[in-house]
Amino acid sequence: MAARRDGTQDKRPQRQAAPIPSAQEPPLSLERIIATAVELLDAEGIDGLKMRRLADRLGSGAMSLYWHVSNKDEVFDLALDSVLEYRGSPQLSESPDWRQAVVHMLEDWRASMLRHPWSASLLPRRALGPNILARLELLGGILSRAGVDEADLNGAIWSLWNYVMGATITRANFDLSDEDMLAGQQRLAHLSQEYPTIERARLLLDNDWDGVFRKGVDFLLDGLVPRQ
Amino acid sequence: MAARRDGTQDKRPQRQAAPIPSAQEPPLSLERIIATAVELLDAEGIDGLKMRRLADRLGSGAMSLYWHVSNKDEVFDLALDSVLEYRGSPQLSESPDWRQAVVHMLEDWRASMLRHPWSASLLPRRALGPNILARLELLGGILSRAGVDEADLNGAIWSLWNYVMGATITRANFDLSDEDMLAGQQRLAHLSQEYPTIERARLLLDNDWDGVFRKGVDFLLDGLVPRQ
DNA sequence: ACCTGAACACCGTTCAAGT
DNA sequence: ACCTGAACACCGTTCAAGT
Repeated sequence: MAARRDGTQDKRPQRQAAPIPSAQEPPLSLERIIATAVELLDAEGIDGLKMRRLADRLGSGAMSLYWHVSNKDEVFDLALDSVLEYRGSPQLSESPDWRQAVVHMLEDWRASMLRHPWSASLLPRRALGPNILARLELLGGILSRAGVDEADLNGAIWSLWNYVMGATITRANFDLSDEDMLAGQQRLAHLSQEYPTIERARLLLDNDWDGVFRKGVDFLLDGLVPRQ
Repeated sequence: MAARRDGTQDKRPQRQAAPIPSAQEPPLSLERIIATAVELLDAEGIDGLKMRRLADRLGSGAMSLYWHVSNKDEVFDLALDSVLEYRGSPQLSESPDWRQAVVHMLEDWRASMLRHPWSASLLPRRALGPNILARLELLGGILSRAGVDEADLNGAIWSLWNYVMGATITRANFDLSDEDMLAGQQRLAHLSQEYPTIERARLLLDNDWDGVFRKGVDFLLDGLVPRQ
């Protein structure tokens, strides 16, 4: 069973010195810390975020961070929420085409997480921040106006959440390790008498991720709010 | 934004000595190592698995593990796959009621992961082991016999995968931190003018996880294999 | 108010040795 | 073939101190 890099893109021992030795660094601030944390996470993955490394990028001492932030978990929480903001036009969200409004928000949500692949795996294990709560609120409002009963609203929201999260977490992780998928498929080929169906379908290789995502959302919406 | 225990149940500095000072330990073996790793993961969560701690439980020196296993990632891979075995009756899988067969496998899969809450978060980021591949093979076979086109088979499998994984990862993590959910809901209550819909629906508190899971699977299956 | 270096209590893993 | 302790190169974070 091949080890897999879980989210860490492997730049090897790329130990960089002070990032911009030229200009004077602006003073530390929560905003700079979070923005730089997102950059670092994008570049090095979830295991690449180290307090010392983050401080390096900011041109400060490692311990300076702890004045602005109480611990590393808080850096994660803030970086995560910062990436989940939704700038959707209110017109769209209130348009009579509720289905389009839902799909737009969900696809944007997924796209935001795929731009920052560490975020998807993180989201389910952290407390829900304001930006993701705003998305759920928006979703609840649209579904409610679309006719979903009060009693079914939680279930509807969570169904869609489940699908979005599963699709995005999977996609984000497979994405980072094509060579692993290839290895997996080759291992499968060796064992094609054991796994004939998925080997034939090349399950681990051929996949229209975007299309599958969209179809699944449609199926769920069909079930949650039957078309008349 | 409250920090959350991401999978680590907090037994504080509970530094235990040799586990059973009485009897002689059986010799180290890969099976014992994996079984004990699963126990440790169940008890302490994903961050609780330390090579030294695992060796403690096994009554061996920390470095002895490295003769049986090449590194910690391999322990994760093996523990993960060991938990995903499916013992489903072949009669069921080949029964004409394909829908029941699918639902049974998926519910069993989810239940297995919920019995070991660390496993769900781990599965999408590791290479796929033989037991999970066997489940996907079974799923592919059933759907194929149920009439799903060859061209749609990958999409069907991944849709269901997405839903199962999203539902289980979410459930497993929320499960571990009821107090966080309560805190979240109370924070929501404070901001109920900002999130009126989900606050009213008590999104973070009232939820029939099992029912939502089952309904979502049904909706997806309805879409993937329309009932005639 | 904001930043810092030294130090502590951990980790995973290498290595050179033991039996 | 199997196991071990010492040691290395890291981590997050505490603390006592600087400006």
